Amino acid sequence: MKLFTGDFFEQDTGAVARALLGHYLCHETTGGMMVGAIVETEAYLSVDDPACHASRGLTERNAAMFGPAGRAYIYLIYGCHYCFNVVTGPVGSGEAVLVRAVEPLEGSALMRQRRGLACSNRDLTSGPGKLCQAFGLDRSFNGCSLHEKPLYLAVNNNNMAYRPLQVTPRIGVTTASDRLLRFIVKDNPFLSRR
DNA sequence: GGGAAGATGTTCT
DNA sequence: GAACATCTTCCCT
Repeated sequence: MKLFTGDFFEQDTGAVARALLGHYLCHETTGGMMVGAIVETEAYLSVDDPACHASRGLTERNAAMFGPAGRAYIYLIYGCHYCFNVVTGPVGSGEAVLVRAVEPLEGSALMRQRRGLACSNRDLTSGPGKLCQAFGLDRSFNGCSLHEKPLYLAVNNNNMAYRPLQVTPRIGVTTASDRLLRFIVKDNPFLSRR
């Protein structure tokens, strides 16, 4: 499996969010391997984007966003759910791509066990909080590299199977909600929303 | 199948 | 003390 290199994530954040669709998120744990195909992302920009955590400057919480591209930014939202982001752009830019949903390809039994629910495959990873729980991601992965095991992003040579794409406003944000920064695989059944 | 509301804790004002 | 890049349960149809 071929991994993405550093320069890929240093591109424009919107371009990275779009380009990641159809590629793989992989996590090798002691319990087993988990792989999902990315079907939904959102871009969070540094300028003119009040919805981005980095828009109010560097804090202890968002420090990972200001670090090198290709690392994870993971935080707790609503007191009970984690969100997984990929840091993008040049160092210090404070931009990232939120991975909102993946299609489970390998390790779905393990994902269901981590979720602790008798849910369908569609409910395993169809949302940022669900996906983090299924993949076993928490704040201990904040700032860790996505270029190496156990957590990494890998190239799907057949990613064009995940087409066509569609662009929509972002979900759940209360500011800048008119900006088209959500990228999805059109009509994929594993999206967080239609 | 769909809408409403509560849970929950960290961060920032 | 309010806001928050959400999920689940409960009740309705």
